[in-house]
Amino acid sequence: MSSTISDIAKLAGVAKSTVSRFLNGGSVGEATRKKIEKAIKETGYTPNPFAQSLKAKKTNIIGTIVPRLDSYAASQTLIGIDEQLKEMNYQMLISNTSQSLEREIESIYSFANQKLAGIILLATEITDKHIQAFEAVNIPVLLIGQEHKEFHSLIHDDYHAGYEMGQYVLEKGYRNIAYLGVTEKDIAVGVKRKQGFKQAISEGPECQVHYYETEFNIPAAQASAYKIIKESKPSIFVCATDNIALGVLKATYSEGLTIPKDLAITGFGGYEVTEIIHPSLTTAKFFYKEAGQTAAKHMVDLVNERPIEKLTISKYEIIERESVDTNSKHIL
Amino acid sequence: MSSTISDIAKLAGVAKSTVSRFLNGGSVGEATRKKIEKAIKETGYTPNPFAQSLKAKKTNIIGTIVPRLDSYAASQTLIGIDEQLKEMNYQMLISNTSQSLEREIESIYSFANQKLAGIILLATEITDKHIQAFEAVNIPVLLIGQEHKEFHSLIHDDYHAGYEMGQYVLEKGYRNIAYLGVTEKDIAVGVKRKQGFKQAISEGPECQVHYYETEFNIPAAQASAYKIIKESKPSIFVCATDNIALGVLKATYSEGLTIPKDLAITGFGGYEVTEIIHPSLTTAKFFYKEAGQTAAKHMVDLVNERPIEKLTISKYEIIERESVDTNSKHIL
DNA sequence: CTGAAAGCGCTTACAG
DNA sequence: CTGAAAGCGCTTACAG
Repeated sequence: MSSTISDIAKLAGVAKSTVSRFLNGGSVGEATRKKIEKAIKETGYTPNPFAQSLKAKKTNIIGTIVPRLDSYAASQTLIGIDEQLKEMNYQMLISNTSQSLEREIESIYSFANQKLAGIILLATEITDKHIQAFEAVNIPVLLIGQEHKEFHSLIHDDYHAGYEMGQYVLEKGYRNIAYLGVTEKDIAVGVKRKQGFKQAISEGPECQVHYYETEFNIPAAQASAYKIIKESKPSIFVCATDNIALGVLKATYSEGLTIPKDLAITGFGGYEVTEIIHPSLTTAKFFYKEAGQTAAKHMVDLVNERPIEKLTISKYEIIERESVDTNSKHIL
Repeated sequence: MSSTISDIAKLAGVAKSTVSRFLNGGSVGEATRKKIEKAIKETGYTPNPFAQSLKAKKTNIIGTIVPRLDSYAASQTLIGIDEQLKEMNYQMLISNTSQSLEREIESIYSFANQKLAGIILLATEITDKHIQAFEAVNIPVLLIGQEHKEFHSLIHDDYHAGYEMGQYVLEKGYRNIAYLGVTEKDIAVGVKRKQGFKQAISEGPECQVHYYETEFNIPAAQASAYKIIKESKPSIFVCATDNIALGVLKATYSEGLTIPKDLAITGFGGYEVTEIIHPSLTTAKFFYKEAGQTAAKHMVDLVNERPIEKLTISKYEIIERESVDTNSKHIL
């Protein structure tokens, strides 16, 4: 049976409030302190966090809402948040929504109801209901991955990653390009990356670019790739995510194409798997774990009402690997 | 400002206790029920879980301790646990220990202190300190992945997966085998899989098997593979995990070997990536998500003091893919 | 079926 | 520096 603050008070011969003050770092007399310390040691007492939270009406728990657990980006981001939060004596609570926007909304209210100190959302799409929920709950909110003018957010530099990827592809001599993107509902992945890429193309030499749209999953990307290969015979696929690139790669295996000689491929993300596969994938790497750490710091700042920038942009890096032919002598 | 049970009581014109009874499924009159329902709808009331837990002295939260977040097995298992728990109106709290056994111990005590209903541990190694902790905290415990005579556990059928893999390899005509395993501290992966495999070999035709030990990560496996290829020129690598198989695969790329003609490879796990790579990997698939679901059910049984088997064994399946030559006409 | 009251373990003004 | 008292939001016997 675990003991309560009353037990300690009785054992130490003081009042409960004195024990509480001691526990919370208030000033207590030397003699009192010793008696309390002794009583705590004897009983192995630890405060009941529920009772604490009930009064304090606030916890040191940060709720993190994540659309899925089985993605490299998600798990790395979570690891970053978790590590940083631990270091700052906060705890992370994860809510996995299995890609249901509705569950995201529920989680927001549920977290607020549990009196969490703040909410971090690994965002995919911000709907009106999200905005409503954020405004209704009275706790700090931080978005990761998508920006929104009303809320604090941390995003990856999708635009410039797209821009630099465009320049890179042109520089390597590719002129017949298939850009395989995703829905524009996803501002970061569907809009920003493409915008950056388009900008680079518009500044570069004459070339042919076809824009396509597919789903985030590998089989869908694979199916799209088959069609596009037949249709427009591109010399390179610029894919909006590494997973899509993986789908394209699978398509090229079964079509008997050689990468990068017959067809080049690039991705975005820098997922671990892109280095394991053969040929390895040229991609724009984002720093998920670091982004998670930064987000955690910012969240704690928000909780403690320290001012932070509304928008923070995390860096990226183009990783050259085997899926693009780097011999720029030719024009393809 | 979120409302309390008193607000609802006032709004509905009934007593707090009546609202509480309604909330907990007790019997209330038709008219009362309607009034309460209306009040709840109007205010969007949800009970404060801290107050609930304070009284009930028990939560409906199951703590899950996981060595790492960035592994296929871990995330699938978590997803399974989470889904099942939600369905049963329990919540999952994740503690990521970043592969520190010490942190696992800390988490056990911390979960107990937070009055969680139970603890699920995705186990790698059970030390004396684990046993001490489990015995000290007075809440149900369930191990996943490793068995222990004193505690409830759910394991994958490592022994028989190893056994069937052994039979499979022999049946396909391989006679010069390198078994690339891991430390025997890991009973499930390091001992059981190997034992099963050895048993099959001992029952089969004359053949040469060399046993090696490597680390769980890809680069280490890759380095081991280089050495072994030079040393013993095996016709097949039987790897104790998919990640190890991935490392071997990387080694074969750079050695210019063709899979499966020059060298065959098998793994254990059934990680998603094994299907994406080319050639795809023949492996013994485990059902992580299903195992997680079963574990969740069992945990809830334990919490409610319903009897369950001490040991549950989850199934497996050998998945034939491209990394093994299935033309058994030859002997290699 | 319904309500008044006590209590869960803590914290927080308020006196002293 | 210390203590008595009220209260956080709920649940649980106990009457009625």
